[in-house]
This record gives sequence, C-alpha cells and structure tokens, in this order.
Amino acid sequence: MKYITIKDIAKKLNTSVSTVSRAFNDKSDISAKTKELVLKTAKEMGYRQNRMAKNLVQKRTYNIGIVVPEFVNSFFPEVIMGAQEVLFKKGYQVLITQSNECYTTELKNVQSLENSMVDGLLISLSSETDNIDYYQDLVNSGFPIIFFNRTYKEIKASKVLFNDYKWAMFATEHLIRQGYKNIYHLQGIKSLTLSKERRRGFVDAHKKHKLTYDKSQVITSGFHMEDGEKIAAQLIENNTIPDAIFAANDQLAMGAMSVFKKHGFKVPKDIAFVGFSESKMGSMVEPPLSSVKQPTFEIGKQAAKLLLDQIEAGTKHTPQTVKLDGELHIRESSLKK
Amino acid sequence: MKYITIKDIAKKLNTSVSTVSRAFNDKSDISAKTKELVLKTAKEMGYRQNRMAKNLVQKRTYNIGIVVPEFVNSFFPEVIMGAQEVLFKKGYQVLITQSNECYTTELKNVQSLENSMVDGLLISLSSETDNIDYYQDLVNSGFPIIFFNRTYKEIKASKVLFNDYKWAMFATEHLIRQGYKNIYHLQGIKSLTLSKERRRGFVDAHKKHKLTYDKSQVITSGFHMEDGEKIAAQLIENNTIPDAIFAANDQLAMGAMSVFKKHGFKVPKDIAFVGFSESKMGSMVEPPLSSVKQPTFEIGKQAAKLLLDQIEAGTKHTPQTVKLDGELHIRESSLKK
DNA sequence: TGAATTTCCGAGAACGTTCTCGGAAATATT
DNA sequence: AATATTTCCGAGAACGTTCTCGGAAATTCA
Repeated sequence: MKYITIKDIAKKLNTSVSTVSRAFNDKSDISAKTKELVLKTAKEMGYRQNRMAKNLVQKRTYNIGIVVPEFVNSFFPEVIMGAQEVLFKKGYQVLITQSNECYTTELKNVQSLENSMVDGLLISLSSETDNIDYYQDLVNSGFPIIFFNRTYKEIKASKVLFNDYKWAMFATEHLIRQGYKNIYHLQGIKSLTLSKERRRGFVDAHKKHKLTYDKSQVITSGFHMEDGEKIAAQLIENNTIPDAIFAANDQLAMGAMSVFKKHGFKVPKDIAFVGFSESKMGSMVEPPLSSVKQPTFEIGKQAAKLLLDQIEAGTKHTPQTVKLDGELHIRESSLKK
Repeated sequence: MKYITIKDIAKKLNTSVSTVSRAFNDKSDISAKTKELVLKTAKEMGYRQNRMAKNLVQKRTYNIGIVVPEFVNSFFPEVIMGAQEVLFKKGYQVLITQSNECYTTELKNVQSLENSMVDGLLISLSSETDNIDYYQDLVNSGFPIIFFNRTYKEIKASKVLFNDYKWAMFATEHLIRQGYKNIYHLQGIKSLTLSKERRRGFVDAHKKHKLTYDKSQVITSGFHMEDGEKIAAQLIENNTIPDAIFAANDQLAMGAMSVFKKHGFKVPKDIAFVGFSESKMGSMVEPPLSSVKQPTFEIGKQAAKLLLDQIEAGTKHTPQTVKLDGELHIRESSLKK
C-alpha cells in the first residue's frame, strides 16, 4: 500500500512541497488558481494527509482522549455525548477508550493517549484504581487533564463532580420522611470518593433526623446488578429485612429489588428502594425505581470546557473544581401510599 | 511545556540517539549495562516517548479504530469489549469513536482515524448513512477495514454479520406456533440491510406457514423506544390492534409494549411481543421480553480477528464474510399459557 | 518610466523517532 | 600471537509534514 505524499503531488505539478502544503492549509500566500489545481490533482491522485507528520511538527493533534471505566450502562455514554458536543464545535476529535474497570488497562490507555496522541484528557477512574501517583505526576508535568465523577479527593487537579453528599442525603431523607426507619445503604465499592460521599450523606441524614444508625446498615460490594442480588439473598437468609434500601446506583437497587420481589416481598409496602444515577432501565422496571438523576450531559460539557480552557491557558492555569447538582426523581418504589 | 526527547537523554549521557533508541526498543545490540543506565536516567528526566515520530518512521501505529453509531444501548459496548479482548492480546490499542447516528460525524471520525492514526478500522454504519462510495474507495485503496452488523450488501469488503434472516424467521415462527395470526413487524429504519433481512425473515415465515400477510403489517420508523411508543399510540388510535408484534429491536418492542400496557392491554394475553438483539433491560420489564440474543462479544472478537488477518496479509487478502448465529430467548411476553 | 509595494513561490530546516551501515573494541578461535 | 568473530556503538538518512526566510515576478504608485 503505497501512500501518496505531498512530494508526489509537487513532483507531478512541477512545483514545491511548500506550495502544496499551502494549498491544504488555507494560507493566504498562494494564488487561487494554483490552490485549486493542487487540490484537484491531490484528489485525483488519492492523496490522504499524514496526520502523524503534521502533528509532529505542529506539536498538537486536535484530539481529545476520554477514558471511562465502562459503557455498558448509559451513564458514561451520555457524559461522552455532552463532551463531544463541546469539542466538535471547537474542531476537536474525540478518542474514547475503555478500561473495563481494570487499573492496568486504564494505565495503558492513558499512556497510549498521553504520548502525543491527544492534546488533553478527560478521565473517570476505574473502580480498581487505588494508586494515583501516576496521575498526579502527569498533572504536575503540565499535561492537561480533567477528572470527572470517579476520582480521588487527594488528586490535585481540575475536576467535575456531582454533589454526591447532598443528594445522597436528600434521597435518604426522602425515605425517612416517608416513615421508613430501618434503612440500609448499598454503597458499592468502598474506596471511591464518590462512595464515601454518598455514605456520608446517608449517615448525616440519620443524624439530622435523630434516627439511630448502625454500621451494619452499610454494605460494601461491587457496582453490578449481580452484587445487589447477592446482598439481597444474604439479607433474606439472615432474616434481617430492612424496610428500605438506598443504593449507590440503580444497578444495585434493581438487583436487590428483583430478589426481594422473587421472595414475595411487596415493593414499596414491605420494602422501599431508591437508586442513584438514574438509568433508563430504572423507570422501566416494576415498580419504577426512585433515583437521583445526575446531569450526565452537563457533566460532559463542563469537563470539556474546563479542558479546553486549560489547554488554552497552557501552564498558567489553576486547578478548578465544578460541582453539579441533580434531581431526585421519586417514583413508586419508595412511595408509601 | 517542554518535552524531553531522546536527544536530551543522549546529550546528558554523552552517547548517541541510536543507543538511547535501542534501549527503549529491546534491541539486542546494546549492553545490559548501558540499557539500564539509559532507562534509569530517562525515567529520572521524565521522558515520554513521542508516538507521532515513532509511528511516522515505522508507518504503523498499533492502534485500531472502532466506529459505532451509538453506545447508549449495551449492544455496541459489548461488541467493543469482544474486540478489545483480541486486540489487547496482540498489543494493539483501541480508539473508539461514536457517530451519534450522523453520517457527517461518522465520516469525520473515519477520516480522522484513517489518516495514519490507526492501522485498521472496525465500523458499524450510522442509520443515516446511505452513501457508501467513500467507504468503497477506502476499501479499494487497500486500507484494512471490517464492517460489522450495520452495513450494506453492496459494499465489497470483509464483514461480520448476524444471520438476521434466519433468526427473524425463527422469532416470527415462534409467534405463529403460539397461535398468533395477526402479527405486525416494526422494522425500524428501512434502508439498512439488517432491516431488510429481518423483514424478509418475517415475511417468509408467513409464507412458510401459509399465513396471509399484508404490507401494512410492516411499519417503518427509527430504532428508539420513542418510535415504538409512537407506533403503538397510532395503532391504538386507528383501532388496528395486532395480536402480536415482532420488533427489529428491544427498544421498539419495549416502547410499544409500555403504551399498550398503559391502555389496558394485557401482555401476552391480548398482545404478544418479541424483540431483537436482547438487551439487559428486556429481561427486567414486566412481563420479561422474548428476544433474539446476538453473540455480541463474539461479533467483536471475530471482527477483530478478521482485521488482524487482513493487516497481516497486506494487500493480498480477499474479502471474507462471517455470519454468526444466536439464540431465541423465549420469555413471558410471547408465551400463550 | 523607475521605484515601491504586493503577491506568490521555492529552498531547506525542523519536528522526534527508527534503522541501516560501517567500524572500533572486546572476545573467541586457531 | 595472529586472526576471526562477536558485541556494541555512532553517524546520518529517512519518515511526511509545516514554517520561516529570501527573493523573483507582478502590480501599484508617483
């Protein structure tokens, strides 16, 4: 597969590579006639620009990399769409990469993108990631990078976050106000800042309403539906039946709910459920699941904007944190009639 | 932000760039001692390899691009995971790009990747794409590219497809055998080969069982849940109530089902539903939705393998088509008791 | 008509790597 | 001890672009 280069075009037209290059880059110092001629013959010859060479001399790629842990749930896809909207408008391309919740591939992805493939990075950490040294070094080296949603408090860098504490508290309070007293929290993966914040909201809601609360009411697991199912089965086996469950995401809530339903419990009469990060699926199940809706699209947009600002500013930027709010969508799964 | 290059390292160590390069590339003609020294100081100096330069001289990137129309549904994410598994093992990186069902951005994505960003491409066309000239040219130029799922019969290139005809026929026959006689087909977007194949299966099942069939039983729309809802509302308004619906995907089926349910129809007693491309959501709704399960993971793996073969073979490859089979998962939504 | 200005173009360096080639030093072989 | 072989390294071209600089040709101005 022989590539056509601007040299070939120049030779054919008996001109110089400079002229050909000028034609492609909308430079002013070229006559309209020759420009047209170059463009025409380039097309005829099947010329395709070599971005590697171009990027090499220009030292920028107009690519932005996005690293997410997964996209089987619609959460990250929606964030990505938000980011794309901003980035496309500014002429950037978006390269997405998926870590599969695995720290090693996450690192490989980042390194691959970071090495002059992209001008900046949007990243949400995998649930496995617990070592942030590499990222901190990268940030310190001046590489433009924005963390969103899944991140660590300790990282000193720009972030776009959801106000997990506040909305976890709201969600819990909603349950308390409905009269539920023995509420359990499925916190998912313990180590993530986001989990800690949601748990803190859960606990503080209890304090605020002077409700007793015991450590055993918070249960750690993964983030998948299967985890929710397992926990529910365990609770039923131990015969410790909560009257409400607040889960750190919809998957956990739905998993648990389906098991409880299968065992004859009525939702929300016997046991109520509230999820988090509203998923489309949540509103389709029976009964529809109450959940905290995150502004996914907006998260993506904000992160992209922050990144572009940072790229513009060069080394002279200061880390910024944007914290966004959402809504609590109350549905049947948590409504005492 | 000043980048450290191998020249800087060479200067510091009073050696040549060749030696430094050798150290990084596991070449044999370098002593273990100097290699270690180079690697150590490189790390100290914060060296990061410039992939642009490397790729430029090597004329390959070890990147594979994937272009999908969307990933809000889990179908494409699962395919991607399958592809990643194969590609990672062979040392390739994966760059994903999303067209948002828009031909223009699809083309932009492809062009951006094609221009020496990747060694090959895996692509599933957007629903809007109806001009395949660009792709055919690309294939003819020798660029390694595999089409999967959403493609056109007319494109002469390697493909990984699902046996849509066969399984649409199975699904329809299942309904017929259950005793349903007035079956409608929601075919989604008409122009896609995949839609045509599924419709052909639907029609031929009728022929095979000597069931009368009228053109009005096939309804065209988009592929989203909202489209299913609209169609159902329309059918109800016109008072043309099918006794079963076979939809080209789960979203359409679920959309329609929810509207029928809202209007008091009992599923599957009054009206049955079968979807396609089984989604996780389908098994969570009430009643659980029957659907044809596609081997998403396997599709990704096969496509990746085909692509790697093609890259190996260089220009000397012949287009190949792999057609995969699935399973019909029968659930309550189509089970006459 | 001659000078000043503008328009257009070519030569060649630069970007950061890899890779081939030739050769010096070290080691093995006779 | 002399030769043959192996091990290791440096010089410099090459990859395909962009970009600066200088200058010729064309145009404008007086």
